[in-house]
Amino acid sequence: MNCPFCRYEDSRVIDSRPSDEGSSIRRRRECTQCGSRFSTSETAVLSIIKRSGATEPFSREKVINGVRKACQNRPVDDDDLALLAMRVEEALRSTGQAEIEAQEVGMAILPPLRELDEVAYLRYASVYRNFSSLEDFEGEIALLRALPIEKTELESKSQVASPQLK
Amino acid sequence: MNCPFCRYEDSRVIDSRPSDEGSSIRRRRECTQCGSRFSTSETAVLSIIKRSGATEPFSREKVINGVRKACQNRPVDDDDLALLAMRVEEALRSTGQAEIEAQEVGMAILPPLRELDEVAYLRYASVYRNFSSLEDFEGEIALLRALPIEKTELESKSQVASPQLK
DNA sequence: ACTCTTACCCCTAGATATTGGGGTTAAATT
DNA sequence: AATTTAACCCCAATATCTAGGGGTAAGAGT
Repeated sequence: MNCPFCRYEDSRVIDSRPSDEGSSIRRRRECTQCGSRFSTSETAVLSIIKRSGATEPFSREKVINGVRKACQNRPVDDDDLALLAMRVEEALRSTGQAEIEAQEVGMAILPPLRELDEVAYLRYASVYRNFSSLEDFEGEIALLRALPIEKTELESKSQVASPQLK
Repeated sequence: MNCPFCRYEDSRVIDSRPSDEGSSIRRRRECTQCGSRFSTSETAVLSIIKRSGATEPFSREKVINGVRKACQNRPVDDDDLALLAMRVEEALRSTGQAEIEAQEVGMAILPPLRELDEVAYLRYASVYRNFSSLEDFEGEIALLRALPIEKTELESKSQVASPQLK
């Protein structure tokens, strides 16, 4: 592992701890050459399987781009989007799957988006779930009214998987 | 390391290779329990925590964009900015922190920017430190006159952390 | 003012990873 | 169509890491 300071190619591990409940390993390393120290994190690769069958690494950027359109003229800034994407990533990782269908990503976006902005949520859901009539909107609105904001689907699974996740 | 499939907490490394020219390590692991395999990647962490709580990887580009505005009409070219961003990254990495507040990035920019161009420095500081009056400028100017250019704060810490840094 | 949490620090023996070699396959590039 | 790249696969020796213990300090939350 390259030293971030002097670029020397060798470093040794000083300390090593599981983190995020074992979903990653955090190491403290020391450069063999210059003696400086730095931290690293080892995490499972998270690949998305597209409908075509092709896989690509999960990208927060792609999540953000997908959601941004639904947020036009809404009080949602880039930080909100970044935070949302982070939550989506956490939810997906917490399923434990190494590879995830693109559709699951769409599903994972819904709960945090609802918390962020219900208007954006409706727009997004209307596209993602193929609303075809006014009634579809009404139905979704009724659902939103009926269910208080709380964990659903993927997110509740993630609660099981990582109870302490806040 | 958790198995992404069955959640079992233990896995062993099957194969391990440096990648990205040594800036990361890719491992192939096998779950001790269910025998499934997955890949992981270990990389040096340098995350920036924004005020919103969102984190994103450190980006030299963002540093450059932030500083470029302050350098309008100043004799500062893209190479200078690239060098500055490199120094900022070094300064931040040399703190040994894995995660750094966005504000710290702003702080880390100040010393090398002063060395580069004091006018740009003043402009940048006036924004970054919220100058609200002419007196604020005068105060800063007085400080600049009083203190010769030399290591301050973060930069001096980095000297301690990585003595051999050339 | 305290508690919780997180990152940092240090130590050691036994368990595990690394890195050299040797390969295959699929996708991207020439 | 040939090449390159990146994952994937296998083996085996010993050098390295891990996980247990024990700490400190800073920051956030109560």
